[in-house]
Amino acid sequence: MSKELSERKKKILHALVDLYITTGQPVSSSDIQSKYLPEVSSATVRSELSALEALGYIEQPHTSAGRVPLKEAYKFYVDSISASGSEATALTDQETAFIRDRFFKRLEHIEDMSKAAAKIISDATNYTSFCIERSSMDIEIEEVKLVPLKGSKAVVLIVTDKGMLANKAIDLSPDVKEEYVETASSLLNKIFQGRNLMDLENFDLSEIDVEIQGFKDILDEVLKILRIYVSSHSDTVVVEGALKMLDYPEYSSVEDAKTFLSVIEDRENMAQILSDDGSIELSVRIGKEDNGVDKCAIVTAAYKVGDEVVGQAGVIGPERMDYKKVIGVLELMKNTMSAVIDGSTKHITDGHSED
Amino acid sequence: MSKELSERKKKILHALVDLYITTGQPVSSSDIQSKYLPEVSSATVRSELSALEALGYIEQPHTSAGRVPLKEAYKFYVDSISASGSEATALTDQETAFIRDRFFKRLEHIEDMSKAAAKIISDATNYTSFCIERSSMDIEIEEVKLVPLKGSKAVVLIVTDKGMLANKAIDLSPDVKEEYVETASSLLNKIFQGRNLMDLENFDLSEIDVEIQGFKDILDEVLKILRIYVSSHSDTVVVEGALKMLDYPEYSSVEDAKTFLSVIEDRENMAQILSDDGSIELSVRIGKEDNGVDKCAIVTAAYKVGDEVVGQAGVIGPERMDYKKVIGVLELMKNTMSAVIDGSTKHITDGHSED
DNA sequence: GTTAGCAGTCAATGGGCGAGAGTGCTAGCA
DNA sequence: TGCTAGCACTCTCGCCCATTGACTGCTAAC
Repeated sequence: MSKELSERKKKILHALVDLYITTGQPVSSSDIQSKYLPEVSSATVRSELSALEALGYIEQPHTSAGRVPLKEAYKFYVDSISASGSEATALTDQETAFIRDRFFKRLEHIEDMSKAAAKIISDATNYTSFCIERSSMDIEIEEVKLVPLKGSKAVVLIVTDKGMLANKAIDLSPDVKEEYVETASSLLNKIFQGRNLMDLENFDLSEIDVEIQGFKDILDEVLKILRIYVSSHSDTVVVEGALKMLDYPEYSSVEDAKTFLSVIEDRENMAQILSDDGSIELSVRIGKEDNGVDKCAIVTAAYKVGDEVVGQAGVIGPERMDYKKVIGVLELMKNTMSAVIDGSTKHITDGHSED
Repeated sequence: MSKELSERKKKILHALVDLYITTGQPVSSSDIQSKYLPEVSSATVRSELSALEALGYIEQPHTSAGRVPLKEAYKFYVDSISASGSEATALTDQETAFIRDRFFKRLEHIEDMSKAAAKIISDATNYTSFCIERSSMDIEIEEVKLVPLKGSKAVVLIVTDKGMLANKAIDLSPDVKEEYVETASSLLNKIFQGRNLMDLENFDLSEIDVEIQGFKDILDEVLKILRIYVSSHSDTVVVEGALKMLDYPEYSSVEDAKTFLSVIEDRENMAQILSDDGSIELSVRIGKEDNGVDKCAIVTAAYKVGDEVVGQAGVIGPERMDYKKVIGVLELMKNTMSAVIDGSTKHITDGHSED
């Protein structure tokens, strides 16, 4: 494996994967010969195939069948296409323009970029796609405000450097005075101002213990809001076109389809699986031991702002997927999305999107 | 069909559906005779079956097979069990207690009742379940507040009779005076106080035109928030255990599974399909022309507060589903949920759940 | 090192056959 | 008139088997 393959072996291996990707059928020596190597005979191809089989690249489903690529073969194939910089050929300019265009159309409409991107990727490739937003908790509290409303209600506003965080109506006992609200407000500010959400667990409340009497309820309320925010804003995963996988013969049994879908549906699991190569620009994982899903390959691209990875977009499809196209689409979307995020300051408004 | 069936025919039909539900296999005359009608011979049962077939209740997959219930048979079956008030036997007290208990445990945890209910129902019945929250726009605005923050930002708070609605940070030009904010606040209040969200489209702004200059931006902002709220708070549909359907032989082909799942995934479509019998306490729909999904039955229960339907919970499963159990569970959940909603005033807090 | 040719292997297909399940019909009985 | 026993008929399903076709691996010759 570590040994370099001969040029002809490379050509044959590449041809075999190419053919297998398009047909889905075991590839015979004469297929390769007639379509890729007319200068030699099929017998020659056969002996090369034997050698490749011995090297662990390919295998035969049974004695009298053609050859099928193994994991190693796909790896070789992916390397060869990404090395040769052939993404240029994978997507035409029109396709690129079209995809971009559709993405921005959608973006205007839904606001949620991950959703839009997942949809576009799935549509463009015809495979199941996903987007993961790695949520950052690097948020600094700028201001906490207790705003009295009519009746005995009040609302807590938490303003951060990234936007407004959360609000919640709470009930005050009916006989509170305006003064109380102001004191509480300033106390809350004293406690929380300048704090970072990442350190939530470390908030040391003992130091301000003395002043707390009478305000404990409100303090708890605010902490609760923050905790809920942190816990509910873990990485978000959106999946698009989950059913598209069922179009491929790899998943023609309901059993297999079911296990596939249940893995995909488990968002936490997905986030977990893909967290490993979060920082890799473009990663390809093939086979169950690699990615947790049987008979599948997962291609992911990480999109960044500056050096920070803010999310991943990817495709999950059969091992024999159209890697050229997928890689092309993902590269495109990666760049597009990075640019979009970079351009717009992101506000963490609570609830509705702001468009 | 309009004609009453003889007692024996009823008994046989009921037995047939019963057997078919448990076995999934065509039911033979001797099956019925040995397990339900030992007092007569199988030949007698056979002639009755012929008659029932002629009446359109049942059919034979092929000449030498047993009988299989048709839509009419299921309808008869459902009617007979709900008429005889036999829900009592469907769920034991322990089961009832267990389900309730699990529901309340979950409720504490996620807060979102629909999700909890859907999960419980799906677990208890082993079928795909769903909950629909019919969102009511009958919300009256009590107060609109413009709260200035540090810097030049401000936030709009909209308080309604059902809780707090939405908030959004907006930028004011840096040179606004405190006075401006106050005036804006009172103007907004004047415009929106007492209005109902249902009439959003009819808000007639011309009458207050004169005062608007200088506040147009803020006014637009508020209207935008309201519009977004209304449009994003359409009926919400949650589905649980979508894959459970694939366990049943009705959906053993990937083709069928796929169409089933794609119907289920389309939340809008679901909301649409089920909106017809929103007000029906307990509805059973069998067959494609009835419910849009082939080879399926849908059972829904509407839960209400007072007279208003606030949501529906339901099960979607194979036609031959365990109606007794399903109806039992749905009745239980319907009552439980109605009680829960009734008990707690519902706050429409924006974003996070409140607990 | 390459090729042509040939024998061997295996999956897939389809026909034929028997077993099993269940019905419909008919004749006889209460 | 309604019920029953018995029997012939029908249809599906699983099984075996032979045939076909698609490849390969090997070998001998170039």
